[in-house]
Amino acid sequence: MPARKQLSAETRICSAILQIPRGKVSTYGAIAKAAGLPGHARQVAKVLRGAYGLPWQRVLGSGGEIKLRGDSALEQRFRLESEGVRFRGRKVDMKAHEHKFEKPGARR
DNA sequence: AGGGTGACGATCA
DNA sequence: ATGATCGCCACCC
Repeated sequence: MPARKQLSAETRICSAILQIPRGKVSTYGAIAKAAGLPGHARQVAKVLRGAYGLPWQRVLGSGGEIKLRGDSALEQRFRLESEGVRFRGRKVDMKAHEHKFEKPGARR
């Protein structure tokens, strides 16, 4: 059977990000992995930066830490808290808010 | 072609 | 906890 892996990495990444529901969050690394690109966390950041219309505030660095700087970081935190995401110090309480991707849906 | 860069991540001092 | 380093990789001069 012709394996379908035609979708661009960017498409798969966006797709994964869009799966994160309101009130939940994920990390660059986890998203990359969910998109079938383990180890390409930077790719996720790149896409996130350029793409428009994605819930960027739900993407954090490993451990639930906000990786942005300055105003952007403040806005991200504000937006997440508005969605009900709780922080513990500088990091998000991943224990309660980390979104889990479905394994069989890694590719499409 | 080659070097610098970055919304990363893991590891070590 | 903080900072340095290294691995990784697509992009941009």
